[in-house]
Amino acid sequence: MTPQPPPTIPGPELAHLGAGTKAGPRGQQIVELLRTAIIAGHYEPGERLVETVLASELGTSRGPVREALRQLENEGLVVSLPYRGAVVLGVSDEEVQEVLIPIRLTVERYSFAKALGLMTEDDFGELAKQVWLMEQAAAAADLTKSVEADLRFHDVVISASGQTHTLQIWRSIWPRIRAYFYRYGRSSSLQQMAEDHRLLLAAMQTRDPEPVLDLLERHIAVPVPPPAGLKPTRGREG
Amino acid sequence: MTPQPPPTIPGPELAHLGAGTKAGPRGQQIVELLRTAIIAGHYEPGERLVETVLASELGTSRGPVREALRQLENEGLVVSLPYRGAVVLGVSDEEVQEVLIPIRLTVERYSFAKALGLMTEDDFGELAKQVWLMEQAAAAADLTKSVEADLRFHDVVISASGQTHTLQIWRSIWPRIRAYFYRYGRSSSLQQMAEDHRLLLAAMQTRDPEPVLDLLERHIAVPVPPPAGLKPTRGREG
DNA sequence: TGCTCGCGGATTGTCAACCATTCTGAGATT
DNA sequence: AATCTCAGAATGGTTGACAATCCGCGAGCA
Repeated sequence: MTPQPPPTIPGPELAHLGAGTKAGPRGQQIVELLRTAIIAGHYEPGERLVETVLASELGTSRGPVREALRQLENEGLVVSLPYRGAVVLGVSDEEVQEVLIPIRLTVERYSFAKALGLMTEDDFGELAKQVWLMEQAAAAADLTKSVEADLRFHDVVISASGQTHTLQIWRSIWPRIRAYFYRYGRSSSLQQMAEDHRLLLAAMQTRDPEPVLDLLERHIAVPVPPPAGLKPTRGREG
Repeated sequence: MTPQPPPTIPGPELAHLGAGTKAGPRGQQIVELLRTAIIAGHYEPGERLVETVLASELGTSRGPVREALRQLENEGLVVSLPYRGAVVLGVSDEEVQEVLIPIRLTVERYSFAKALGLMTEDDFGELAKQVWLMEQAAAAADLTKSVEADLRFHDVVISASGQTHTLQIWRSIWPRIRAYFYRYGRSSSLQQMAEDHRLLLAAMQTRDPEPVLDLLERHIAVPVPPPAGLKPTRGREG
């Protein structure tokens, strides 16, 4: 009842992240905020996320926070145990290589093949835009923007394929892969990554499946064996 | 404030389903209830699920219903559009064959291989129990119980593998596959299915990967091409 | 007739305060 | 030393209200 000032999103700890978010329901903004924070490593695996704390930090009520945590759980960034709350999750190198990447391959192979016959000039335009952004980001050595454009590129194609479940699965898979690569070294150079996508786009415009799938496969598969010295944390999973 | 009678779960329409559920938080019970209802075809693809309606039908508040709908969304049984609510989703035959089953194969191959070295005698006991239940159910031609035991069997193994993400992904995948097979004919006979698992269990007890993965692959892969006449609904997806 | 505009109803999203349920850990007891 | 008990902390659930958004429908206009 007290005339409250319009609760702005960012709180003490997370203020520096809440910049580009302003679209859609609160809960969704919180998801993006926390997802970014987790992927960027602001939270360590094993760290607890307490609803009431987050709620007050973010200036919202517990409702949206709960929703956000549920979604993060589906993205595998967090696990929540009944009556015990949410804990940040790690990804093992093995699971990424043996499960997540193969799944990504299955999903993207299917989507790209399917999308080839469906994409409009507009879609290609959007892809070109993302490639351009990627090149800009690469030139500026801006990792975050590179990854952002990369994400959008694939999201456009998979969306265009019009396969509901495939899209849903992809969206639940990629955050873990991102988190993994953020934590344990990068794959190839940003320049290489932009180049990959430029070639991919060019191939797609011919609408010929074979070269597209070929490029795709090489783009995704085992971006690089994990840095030999750095053993990803195992056992912090549960 | 008014001394309310303990709100029992089932409402008018769904009363006949709320039998075996009594464990855990309300929201979880609702998930199981709705999941069963959707898989069993009590809701048609395209049908809307309205929070307030469900809440009053189930004798709870909107909170748990929202949570349940979120989880069903992660299981791909429902899609929810902002400010528009949740609608029941269908699965296309193609997506099952080209995406969901390959993913299931990836997940289970990895899990079974991993679990072989980790399973205790107790775990094997649990598997044997499920096989037994499956045989009983097959003899009684009880589809529901067969599927239930099948599910548990795989869940035990994948849980035993101790791979968090793999388990999470599996749990988000199987409901769609189940829904698909419930809607468009069954694969093989219940007897065959029980037999498959008996052989699988026997092979696992030797702890030799090769025959296990071999059996597994044949058990999962393309349980049967979809019944020729019945074309699964496409386009009711979004 | 065909179009746009805007309104109202329906439904989700959020808030707030409260109680219930459950887990955990620290002492106290045996 | 092992077990029991209890208080604190956190999540799960409830209620009632309000805000934000989408949709369809009808009025007004060309």
